Amino acid sequence: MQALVKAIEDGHIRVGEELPSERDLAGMLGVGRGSLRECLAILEFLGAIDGRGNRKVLLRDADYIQKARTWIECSNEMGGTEPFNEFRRVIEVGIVGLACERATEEDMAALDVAVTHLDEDPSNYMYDVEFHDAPAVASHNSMLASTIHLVNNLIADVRIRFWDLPSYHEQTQQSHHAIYEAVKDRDAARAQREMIRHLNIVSQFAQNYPARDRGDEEAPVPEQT
Amino acid sequence: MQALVKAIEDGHIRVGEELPSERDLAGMLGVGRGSLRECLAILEFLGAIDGRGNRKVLLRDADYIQKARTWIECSNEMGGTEPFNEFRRVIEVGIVGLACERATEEDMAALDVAVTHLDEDPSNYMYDVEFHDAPAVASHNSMLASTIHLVNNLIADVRIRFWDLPSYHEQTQQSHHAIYEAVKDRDAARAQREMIRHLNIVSQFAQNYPARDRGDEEAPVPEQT
DNA sequence: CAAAAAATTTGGTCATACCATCGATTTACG
DNA sequence: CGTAAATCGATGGTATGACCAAATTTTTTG
Repeated sequence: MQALVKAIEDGHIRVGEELPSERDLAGMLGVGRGSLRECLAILEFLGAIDGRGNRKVLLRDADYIQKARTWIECSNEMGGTEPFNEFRRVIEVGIVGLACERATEEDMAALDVAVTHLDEDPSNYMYDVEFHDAPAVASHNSMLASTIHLVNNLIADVRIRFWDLPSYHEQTQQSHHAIYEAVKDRDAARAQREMIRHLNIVSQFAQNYPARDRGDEEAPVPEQT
Repeated sequence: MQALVKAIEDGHIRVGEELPSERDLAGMLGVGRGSLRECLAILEFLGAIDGRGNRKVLLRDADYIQKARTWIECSNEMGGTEPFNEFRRVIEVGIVGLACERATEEDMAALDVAVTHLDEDPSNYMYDVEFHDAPAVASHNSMLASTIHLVNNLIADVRIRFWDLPSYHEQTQQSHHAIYEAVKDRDAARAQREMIRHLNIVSQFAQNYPARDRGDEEAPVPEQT
């Protein structure tokens, strides 16, 4: 990985050009073909190279690849969780705005179900994911929807830290309802206000319950059903 | 890839559990270890499995992986470019808002440089990327910054279609300046308004100059599984 | 000169081998 | 008997070679 990205950085391979054959490239980089293919698989998944056809073509520069990496890693590392929450705020405010305009009856029903689930079983944070997914689907924008789903998954580990606190449930559940009502009234401005308020609460908890020392970060899933 | 994701979907491997050894897993799925490792490399890059340690741990479900795939593919396929532009609107509105609050002198200088570049050489669309990257950096949020960089790269292919039109240059350059001025005045509301206006122009052009028939878009393989 | 056929290249996949490391098991010693 | 040390096995990481099918290039041929 390092080697290939460096080769791209160094301009040995330029955007728009065909890549050498795997055998040549592997020899060039001084790695085995298998290792190279692991790397190419990632790059193809990222859309950084064109997989169609025999000759692969480089589509994005090294910076793009680097940015893709940081995006994923932002959740784990980086300066605390605040940038993450901020990102979420931007996305979700946009989402609820669109959801108010475009939500169908089914979308509203899904949101209703999610809120009900949260009321009935606040301990299952999957219902929180469900609640935030619903407006995303209702926005009828696949990029927004997939983004917020990724974010909610990436943030799950963080959220578990304070998910069990009763005070967290109280406050968030209240704003969950407020958001739900606003969307139901198709009042975009209000829904966005409430979403910001909601995510600010989450941010506060995230700051008050900072990340434990990593190292034995495991056991995220309490195996009880 | 198919096989492993399906195994996760089918619950043969559950989130939070350790994966079998590569040799076993490969045997299970009926593929070679090399092919399996290509897939695992992608999943690890996506943060879907924990790479640290000898025993890999599944961290995300099949849905997460699927969403990550669609996110990348949204740019190439999906219903036109409008969802894409809409996504960009949401992100960039958030970005300029934060940029107005947080931009340092260096950030402002970088934005200045980008505008100047665009004035001097409107034909080079890399300067447009530079212009949109500048507020992203000024937002001092790494996730927003990397996201918009990814989006701008992914959208580059689309933008080239109308990049050469003089009318496009006129209109966008005007709003580039408007955005620049607003950020410089740290007037978030105005900057956001102007950003929306700007991106609406882009959307209009994108709709008026829809995707050419992708010349080399021939269906790659008749997909017989 | 053009069409057909053969040879080469290439991606895709798999099998094997080797090494360093980590864990568990066994052994040795206090 | 219990603990520390040595041993052994499993595992991930990497490299190499092989095979096949499809694509590409080269050669042959009508």
